[in-house]
Amino acid sequence: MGRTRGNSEARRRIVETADRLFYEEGFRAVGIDRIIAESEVAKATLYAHFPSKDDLILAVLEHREGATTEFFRSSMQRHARAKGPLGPFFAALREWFESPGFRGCAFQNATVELADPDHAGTAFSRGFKRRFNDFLRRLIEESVGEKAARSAPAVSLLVEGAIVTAVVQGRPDAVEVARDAAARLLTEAGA
Amino acid sequence: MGRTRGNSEARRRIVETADRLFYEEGFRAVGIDRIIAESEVAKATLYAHFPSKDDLILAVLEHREGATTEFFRSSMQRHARAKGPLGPFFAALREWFESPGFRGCAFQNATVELADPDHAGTAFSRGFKRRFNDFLRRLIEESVGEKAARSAPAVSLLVEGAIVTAVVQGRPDAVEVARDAAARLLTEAGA
DNA sequence: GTCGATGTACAGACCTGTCTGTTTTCTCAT
DNA sequence: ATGAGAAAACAGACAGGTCTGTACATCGAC
Repeated sequence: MGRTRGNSEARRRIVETADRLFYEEGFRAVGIDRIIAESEVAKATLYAHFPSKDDLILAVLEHREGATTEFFRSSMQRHARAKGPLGPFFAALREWFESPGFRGCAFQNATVELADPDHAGTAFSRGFKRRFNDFLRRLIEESVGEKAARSAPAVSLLVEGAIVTAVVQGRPDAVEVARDAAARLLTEAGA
Repeated sequence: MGRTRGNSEARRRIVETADRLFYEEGFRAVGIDRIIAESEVAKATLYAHFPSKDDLILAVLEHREGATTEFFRSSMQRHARAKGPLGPFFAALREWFESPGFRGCAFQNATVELADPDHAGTAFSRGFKRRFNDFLRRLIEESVGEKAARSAPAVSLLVEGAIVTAVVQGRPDAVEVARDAAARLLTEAGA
């Protein structure tokens, strides 16, 4: 059944299962035995693909960046007609908050749980946030204007804050607060 | 040497040591043995005060709420002359971000790490955030005005976002972005 | 003597990672 | 096309360590 190591069916199953379990219960709380049981893979197979659990964690984060990008792309397309500055973006954010099992940003969670600035997952998460904020800035430039992009860092803070608030306080409506505040910052005279 | 259980020297040492270790390395990463070693306490003593690790976690969070409140009170007093709306508050926030070993909000971290909505620590963290946001709202009412308090939820998001960004991206200057955006939201015409 | 604290040993579970050996599957030379 | 061998996956035992929580005997202060 096997193909090349970089692209096998078993590898895909391992990463998807680990991604789900890590997100639901945390990186430390989920053990290797649990992952091999639920992905129906032999332990030796897992360790053939990933030399250590830390390597698996990194692979999961890389996989999740792709999934996140794809989710925003498709959800924003679905909500293309949402009104206001960044309407489709905030509609996608809302859809995410309301999705079952929502437990915040996996990259924030990874940084907190790994608690190690030298861990590859921590560095990757920092990079993801940079890329995500760049995406948001470009979105503002294109949909609102060049000048408005000066407020991009503040909008990023609103988005991050909304994610945390949705999780910790259990208030998905934080997305509306963020959306309305972002609109005020972006359309303000001189913005 | 001991006194009553609610107020002993050993209990104080346990909570302070656990608070430090949990914040630095995470709740799951730090074991009971580590805590008893560094607080120089017998294991039976710890379990006499706290029936389980989860009880200790809750006690640590309760202790940390007091410490947090006291930190903001004293730091804002120290920065009483900081300019702008909420000047002292954002100066205190900045002092916190720049303090050695800063690793974000312990209550956010607890929610992420515990990954259990039924855990007492999760519920307590939600309550803390509510109390903190109430404090911020009152601060806005008193220092800016009644009308500005309508923007309090948005300011809360900016603050939460700044905390996360300072940790994940390693950018303590997020506090300035939050401060300036908050000023715009609070002083805007009709705010 | 009572109560808190100590020190240490232990149970039982779980953790990551290694190892052995078998079976399946794909590739390639004939 | 077919047989040989390489590559991958499988099943599971095991080592060595760590975790939480319990138990027990002792000590010291009020």
